[in-house]
Amino acid sequence: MTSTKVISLDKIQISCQSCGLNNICLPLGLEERDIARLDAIVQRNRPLRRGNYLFQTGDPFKSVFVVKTGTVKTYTQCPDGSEQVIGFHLPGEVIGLDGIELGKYICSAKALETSAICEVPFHRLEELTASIPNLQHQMFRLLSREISNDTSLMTLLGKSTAEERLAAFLLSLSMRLHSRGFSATEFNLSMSRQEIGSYLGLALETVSRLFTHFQEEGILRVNRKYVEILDLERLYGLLSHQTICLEKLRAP
Amino acid sequence: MTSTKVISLDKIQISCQSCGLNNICLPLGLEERDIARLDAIVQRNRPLRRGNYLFQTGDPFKSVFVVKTGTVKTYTQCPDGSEQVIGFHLPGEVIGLDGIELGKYICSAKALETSAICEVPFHRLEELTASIPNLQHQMFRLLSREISNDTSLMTLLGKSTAEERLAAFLLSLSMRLHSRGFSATEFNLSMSRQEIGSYLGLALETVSRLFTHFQEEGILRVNRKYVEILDLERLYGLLSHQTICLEKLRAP
DNA sequence: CCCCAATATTGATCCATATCAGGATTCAAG
DNA sequence: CTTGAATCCTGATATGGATCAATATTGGGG
Repeated sequence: MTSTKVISLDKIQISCQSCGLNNICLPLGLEERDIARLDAIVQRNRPLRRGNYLFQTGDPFKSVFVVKTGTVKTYTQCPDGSEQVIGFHLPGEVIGLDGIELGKYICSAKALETSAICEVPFHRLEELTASIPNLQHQMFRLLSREISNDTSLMTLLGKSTAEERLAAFLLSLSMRLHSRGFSATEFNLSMSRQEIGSYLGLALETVSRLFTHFQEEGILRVNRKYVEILDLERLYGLLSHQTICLEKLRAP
Repeated sequence: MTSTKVISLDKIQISCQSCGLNNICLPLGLEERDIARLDAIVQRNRPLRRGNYLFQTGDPFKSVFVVKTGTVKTYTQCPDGSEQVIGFHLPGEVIGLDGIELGKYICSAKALETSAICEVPFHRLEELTASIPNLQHQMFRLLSREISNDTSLMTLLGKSTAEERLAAFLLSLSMRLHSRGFSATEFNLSMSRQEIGSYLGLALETVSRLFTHFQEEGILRVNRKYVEILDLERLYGLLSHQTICLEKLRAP
């Protein structure tokens, strides 16, 4: 019997220094030396499978999480059983920041597909931010971006038609995917029509009809989860007066 | 001619140490010594009059602002001239945090009535937060609360009926006023029906009708800007399944 | 390979709220 | 006090999207 070296797949981990996301994630703007200090507090647990939770509403707030690969949705559950989707989170995006205030998470986070996650214990992060000005600034920027994004979405939900909402959603996805090295015009949705509808304040039937409609118009080609944007310009055109929204949609 | 000492009203200023808001504002959780350091960087300019701007969309981000007295609305302007109200801000609430990310304000802020404002230059605030852990934590908490609040509003805009929205709005106002020492059941609205509608994603006519309706139901007594809540319980009851919303509404 | 549950599509109907319109009230300026 | 401009209220009508309902498609598990 030969001695074979076994390496668990779970253990193959990428440090912050060599992570492709380090120019949109927490380390943005840090010097090599400081990235190493951040890297030292990051916990890289085994990947989540579709349906696994990162945390649930009410859990004590201990860490913020960064999506490394995959997609995560955050949502709240209404007593009547229905859920309200708060956001869909792509690689490099930070989750759980809304738990800081009350010391417990105010939403649940669940993987929509197999996802690798970096966990950053918050009290240790706070120690670091106090001694690394650039990291503190980056944290403020991330929190601020979160607020700006929410503002955009509120505007969308407050004023826009169903058509505008779905167009904005698709463009936001397109841009975020593109800035992460994926195609801007061709991707698979990891969420259901139901979830898109909940996020956009629409019934799932409306979402489905709009996909059909956009396809008839020649703006999209859609097959279930698969979406190809044929006419980005026209999709933009549907946003009309969404100033903020557009501005924010372009953000990384 | 006697030598009379003239004191400009503008100059009568309250330090953070003696400000009644220091237990909900930035100084929350700080030691006396650190409050003094914070106080030293706060600029107290002359009060704003109704209609005056704190800042406008696109202005370079230099400071965050805290309402000391009065009410401020934040909003974005759509190219078609209409505006989308983002929020109404009461004493102790911090404004401008959404400007950190891009280095410019992404909304405009305008006084709805005569308002005293504390201005806190952000780069100096960042210096302080780096050396005062409690202040850093309070900043994180404030930013986090902002996110939570936006989340609640998104849920409200995404799922709720007009009735629920107005009820939630009134209860939020009621609680925030109460935690600032004002009556929870009797107050003057400093914003128009139009502005309430914009904030809640409703037409101003709908808002007006709902006020009438709530009055007919015996829940409110309304006279223009003046509102008296006669039946807080029933108003709560209208919120049905707004879990988050309720939770957040109770926050200071 | 087949079956079942989940998901998506499509059609028909209904309703909450927007929109349009007219009049009433308030308030500030002269 | 008068006047005009905001602001607000109320009614009538229209409509976008929700809801209800039926069918189609998919994919995973046995």
